[in-house]
Amino acid sequence: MKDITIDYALRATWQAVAKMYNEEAGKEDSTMATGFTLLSIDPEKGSPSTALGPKMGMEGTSLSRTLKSMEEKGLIIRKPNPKDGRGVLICLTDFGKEKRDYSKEVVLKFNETIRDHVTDSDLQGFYNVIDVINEFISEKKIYKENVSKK
Amino acid sequence: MKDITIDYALRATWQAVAKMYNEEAGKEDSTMATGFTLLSIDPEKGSPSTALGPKMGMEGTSLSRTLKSMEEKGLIIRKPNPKDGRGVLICLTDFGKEKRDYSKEVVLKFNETIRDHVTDSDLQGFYNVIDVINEFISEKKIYKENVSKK
DNA sequence: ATATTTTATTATGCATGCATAGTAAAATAA
DNA sequence: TTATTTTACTATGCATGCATAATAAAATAT
Repeated sequence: MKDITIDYALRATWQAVAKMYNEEAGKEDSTMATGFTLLSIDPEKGSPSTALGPKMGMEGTSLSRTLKSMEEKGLIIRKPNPKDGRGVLICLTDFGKEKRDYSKEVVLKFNETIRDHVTDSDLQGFYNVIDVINEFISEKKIYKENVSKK
Repeated sequence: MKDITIDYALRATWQAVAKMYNEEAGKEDSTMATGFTLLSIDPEKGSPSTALGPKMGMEGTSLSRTLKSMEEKGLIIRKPNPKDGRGVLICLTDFGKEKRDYSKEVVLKFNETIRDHVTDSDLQGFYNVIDVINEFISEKKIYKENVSKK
């Protein structure tokens, strides 16, 4: 399928995966972002919300909104972080722990299935291209930052 | 970077590209979706809107909203499609043609740059993995459709 | 110790994706 | 021809991403 551009391939494929994830989450009356968040929280000790964003690739502002709806659904509770008065500690409720298992299964299964159906060489190629794209964008950003600080 | 999952790699990378495209479009007081749409319209004869969605991987409902804002900005005009009373023909205005060139440059440059910085083998691996992902999702869908029709 | 800067979080608004529902016209069936 | 189904939009609402702005607390500078 080299007849489609790299950006189109990325976009269309991520959208298809996101749609699938949302459908799976929907069966549990949940959403994709909620599922990712459930997976990122330490089910034992809870997690400071600052740890979650980077783990999931989610900005603080998006995370904040997701956490709000998760709290309203009774999946998590926010506790004050004793180590930092600004921060909060996100803890799973029993209900949250239950839902966590399903999300985990869906995500693991997807990733395992794909890995099982591609060669190591193809997978390496995939990650190499991903790396080049991210480097290209980072370099652009650095360039822009320097220019703006001129 | 094989320490990240396939879904994460896809998501984070597409988001980075989308952000970059939006920043570039923003310089021209435009947006990513507007840029893609400009590129998909035949600058000479115009395009029936039914042709645009599939070309861009955009659903009709999303396209409809994008076209509305593009019309308000004076980038396109909707003409009735003489061949189909239900449909519309999307035509670029002179202003739209102007903006189209910039979008084209950004998208071409991105794709060319990435291609120039990866090996053919890596690129093939990338597309192979993309194909496997899309097949997996399509098969799931077919399975589900059959099940729901049981 | 006080003033300034950085960090953590929340609130909002816009862009865009999907889902659903409604409308009008074309295509098809009877 | 008339009735039914399909197709091409359009309107809306929710989910989620980014940007910006506001607030409070921590960290740093003086």
